[in-house]
Amino acid sequence: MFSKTCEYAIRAIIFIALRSKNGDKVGIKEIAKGIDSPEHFIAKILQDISKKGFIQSAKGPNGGFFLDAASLRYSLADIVKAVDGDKLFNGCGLGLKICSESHPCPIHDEFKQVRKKMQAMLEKAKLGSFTAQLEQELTFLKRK
Amino acid sequence: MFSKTCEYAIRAIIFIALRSKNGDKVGIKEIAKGIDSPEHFIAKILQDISKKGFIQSAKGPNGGFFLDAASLRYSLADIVKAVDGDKLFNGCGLGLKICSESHPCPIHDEFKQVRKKMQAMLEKAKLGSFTAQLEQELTFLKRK
DNA sequence: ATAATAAAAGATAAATTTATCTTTTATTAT
DNA sequence: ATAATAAAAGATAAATTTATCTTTTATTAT
Repeated sequence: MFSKTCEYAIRAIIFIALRSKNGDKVGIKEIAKGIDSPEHFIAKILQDISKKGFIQSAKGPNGGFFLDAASLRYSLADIVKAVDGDKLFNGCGLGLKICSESHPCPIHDEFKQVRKKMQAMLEKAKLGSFTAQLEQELTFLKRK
Repeated sequence: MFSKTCEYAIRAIIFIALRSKNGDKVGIKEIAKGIDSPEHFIAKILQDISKKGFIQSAKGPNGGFFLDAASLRYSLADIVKAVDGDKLFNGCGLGLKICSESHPCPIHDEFKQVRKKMQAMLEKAKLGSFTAQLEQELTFLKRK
C-alpha cells in the first residue's frame, strides 16, 4: 500500500509527535529504536521530510527532530503525498496512464470509491492525534 | 497499490477473458499488444498464473491462453492474492510485523475498514464480468 | 517423419527501492 | 577558541522488482 519509506516516515513522525511535547526534541537514534527502523535510512527520510517542512529539526547538542504546532495539524495524507506521491489517491488501479471518467479502465468506478475512502481516512488522521492513545499503550509503533 | 506484475496480470486476464470466448485462444503477442505490456514479461507472469490454475494454456499451433468456465468465476481478489500475496488484505498499514486487535498500530482500525472495502470490491469482481463493457467500449484496457 | 507454431523454462540484465557508511556543517556549552 | 553533539549531505551497496533474451518442450498440420 505505502512504500517502506513511507511506512517508516509515518511511524517516525508519530513517534516524534509523541516525544517532542513541551519543546523537547528527539534524536535519530532514539527514533530508530522507538520505531524499530534502520537508523541511517530513517535519517535520510526525515531529512527529506524536514526539508519539505512537515517536521522541524535542530542541529547540535540538544538538537533533534520535533513538530511545531502547525506541523501537528498536518495529516497522514499530506505525508503520504509528500513521500509516495499522489498515485495512491489518483492513480489507476490497473496502472493505465490514461484512465479517467471518459476513458475508464474496467475497475475505474469501484476502485475510485476505495481510493476516496482511503484518502478521507488519511486526511482525517492529523499528526497530533495519535499521542494520547500511544501514551496509554492502547496503540503501538513497534512490536513491543 | 498492486505491483506492476499484478497490474499486468489483471489486465491480461481480463483481455484473455474477452478474447477467448467459444473456444478461441489468444497468443502472447496479441495479449501484449492488447494491454500494452512488455511481451516477455507478461509471458512470465501468465506462465506463473496458469501453473497456479487461474488460467489455461495450450502449446503448439492454434495454442494460446484461455479461460475455462470455472476460471471465469475467479475474482480479482484471487488473482491479487496469487500474485502479490495477502499483504494488501491483511498487512499492517504501517508495516508492523505484529499488528492485531490486541496490539494495534495507531491506524489499525481505520485502515482495516479500508482494506475490507477493497477486499469486498475485488471479491465481487469476477474475471468474466468485464467482457460486455469492454465490447461496448465503455471501458478500456489500454490507452486507446 | 518434418516443419511450423506457441507456450515453458532458464539465464541475465536493467531499474528501482531499500539500506549503509563516511564526511561535512551547524549549534551548543565550556 | 575548543570540544562535543547531532543533523545534513554525499557516495555506495544490497536487495527486490521489472524486463529481456535464448533455448527447450509440446502440439498441430502436412
